[in-house]
This record gives sequence, structure tokens and C-alpha cells, in this order.
Amino acid sequence: MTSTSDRIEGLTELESCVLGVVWRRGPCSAYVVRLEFAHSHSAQWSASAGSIYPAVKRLQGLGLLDSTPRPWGRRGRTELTLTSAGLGALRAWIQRMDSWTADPTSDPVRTRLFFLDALELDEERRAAIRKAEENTRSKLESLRRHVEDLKHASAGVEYLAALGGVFELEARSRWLEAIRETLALRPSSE
Amino acid sequence: MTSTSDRIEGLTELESCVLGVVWRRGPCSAYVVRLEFAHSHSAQWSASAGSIYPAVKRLQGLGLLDSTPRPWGRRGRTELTLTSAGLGALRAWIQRMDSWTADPTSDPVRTRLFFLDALELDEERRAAIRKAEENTRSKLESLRRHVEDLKHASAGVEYLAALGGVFELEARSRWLEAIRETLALRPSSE
DNA sequence: GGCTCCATGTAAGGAGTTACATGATTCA
DNA sequence: TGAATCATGTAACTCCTTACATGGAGCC
Repeated sequence: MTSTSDRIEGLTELESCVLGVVWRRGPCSAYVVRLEFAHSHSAQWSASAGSIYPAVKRLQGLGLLDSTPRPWGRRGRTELTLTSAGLGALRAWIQRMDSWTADPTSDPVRTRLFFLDALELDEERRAAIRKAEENTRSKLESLRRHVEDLKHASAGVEYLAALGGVFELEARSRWLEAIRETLALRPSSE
Repeated sequence: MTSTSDRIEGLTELESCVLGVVWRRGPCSAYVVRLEFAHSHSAQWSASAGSIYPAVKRLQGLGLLDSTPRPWGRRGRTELTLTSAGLGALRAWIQRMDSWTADPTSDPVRTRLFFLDALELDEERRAAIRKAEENTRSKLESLRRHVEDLKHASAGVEYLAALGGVFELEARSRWLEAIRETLALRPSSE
């Protein structure tokens, strides 16, 4: 038996984020939600129409979002608003802060380095690490710019949250550096 | 047109990891691969039979894994080995180190805190952050133990890679602390 | 003999992806 | 008027999830 309240407690991350975006951007179209996801600096979601529109539909079905049609051209557009149940679901999602959320995230760089010894030559290993360091450095630069923008837009919690990404990438940088230095001490396989 | 080589370049993270586990554990059964995933400290995959066995089948179909039946009871069991194409695919996957891998990961804690202001009271916000800090601290403890074990097992690169998780959780800890302190300075909404 | 792991799957369902389709608006 | 962009979808497909089924091995 799956009740509606079970379903609401088990919203996917994407569904919950949609609620959050509608909460923040006030009444807005699904397209605006889509852009918000597209502008996010994380690689998790593609923000494809094929994920957002169905998610919005599901949330409407659960009574968490309302849609009110606004005249616009001949087709009109629909504005989404949070229902009070939707606001409740968003708050519950934040407050529940399930314990699994604190697990180390699955970092694709870490995943690859886990199997680094499968490469043949030390030089290849060093090259892989260098590439990871360069990628991380360049992402860090653009993320820092983005976070500065948020800061100056006095975006409050939005800025503080985004700062988490900077902390993460800085930590990854230091970790890669540590690995590079440790490997340099290791007897070479070449 | 989707050629076989396209498919091999586009292996999912899970498929590539399966190759990696078979590479590391030598000839082994799909069940061993499953356990390896189950013991992983990241929350990404459930290591369900329904994901591993089909993934192994796909990798066999692509010629990246070989399976050789070994007698065992009446049903026998199958041992998986990497083909040379499989080893090549694993190495290519590591070396490609696609640039998206360096994006900030999608951290569920960060995602939630992004919408922290949707909560009504400052006390609720503080409670949410405290919970995140406690969760992170407890995960960090068990992860540190696990990493120490790897170190003493002289697991080389395995240890260095796992260390990345520790760096990540430590960074999250510091970030949460910074947020908590910043919020304490903010004019209260209560 | 029964209970609990070990081990290997399958079936149904759901969510997200890519790719396509369509129409309206804006601007050069 | 043609191109680009805004805006809203749909269809097919793939992978992962949950839940179930099965069957042997080891142990009390």
C-alpha cells in the first residue's frame, strides 16, 4: 500500500528542488524552473524538458503545485505556485535532513582514481592526476566568480549554500595534491 | 547510428566501476562485485542484484567481460574476468577524465540548505544545520576508521582514493560551521 | 529437519535522458 | 522575411529500484 503521504515523504531530489525553485522564484513558469536548473553549477541533472515538465505534472497531481493559466499570445502560459501543502512538503524535506544525505557524495574523480593502478605507466597515472587537478582548478575559478556574484546580490542563504561547492572543490584540490606528492615518493613502475 | 565503440566510450559510471572491481578482485563472481558495491561508503548505488547482474550481462555483450562457469553444487557459479578490451575500456575511462567529472558533486545537504530560508523560524534553521553537522560528524568517524583499515592493509591507491571522502566530509564540516556562525550574526526572524 | 546465509537471477515499474515536434515572439 | 530564441510539450529508450523467486551449503 502506497498512500499519498508516503509519496510526498518520498519525493525525489529533483521534485523537491522544483518545489524549492517555485518557492524562491515566486509564481513562475516551468520554463523558468528549467533555466534555474540549467544555470546550476552541478553536473547532476540535465534540466531537460523531459524531466522538468513531467515532474511538475506529478507535483500538481499530488496537490503540491498549483498552475494558473495567464494569457500570452495564442497559447497562453501557465504560472506555477506552491500550495500550502507544497510549502509543507518543502519544509519537511529540509528538516528531515535524512542521515544518508551526509554520506560522502559519489565523486567521479574519486571513483576513477580508485582504480588508478590499472594504468600501465607511472607517467599515465601522473597525467591523469594532473588532468583532474587542472579540471578542478578551472571549475573552481568559475564557481568562485559565480559565488561572488551571489554575494554581491546579497543573496543571503543562497550565497552561503553555494559556498559549499567552493569548499568541496578546494578540498578536492588539496586531496589531489596530496596524492600527487605521495605517488612521487613511490617506487616507480617504469 | 550508435556503434559498439560509441557504446564503450559511453559506459555508465556503474558499468565502468564493475570493470574496475573485476580488475581488482581478479576472477570473481558477480556476487562479489555486488558485495564490493554494498561495502562502499557512498550512498549513490544500492548494489541491488537488479542493477549488477544486468550490467554484467551488458558488459559481456560488449566483449569487455568473459564468464567462465566453475562447478559448484548443481547450479555451478560463473567467474568473471576482464578481457583485454575490458582492460582497455577501464584504462580509457580513467584517462579520459572528462571535464564534467570535476564539477561540484550534487551534495544533498547543500541542496537542502539552498532553500533554508523557506523554514519559518530561526530555531528551525539552526536545528537543521545542527542535524547536518551531527550526521556529517558521525559519517566522518566511521569513514576515518574504514580508511585507517585500508591504510594498514597497505592498500596503496585504494587508501589514497578513499581519503578523498575524508577530505570532502571535513570540508563540509567546516562549511556548516561557517554557515552556523554567519547565521548567528544575522538579525533574527523570531 | 529447519534456519540462515550464500548466490543468482527475474519481473514490474518509475524516473530521467535524448531527440523530436510545434508554435509564438523578437529582432536584424 | 527569415533566424534565433522563448516556451511547452511528447515519445522512445535505458538504467536503476524494489520486490520476489529459487536453490544449494553450512550448521544446530
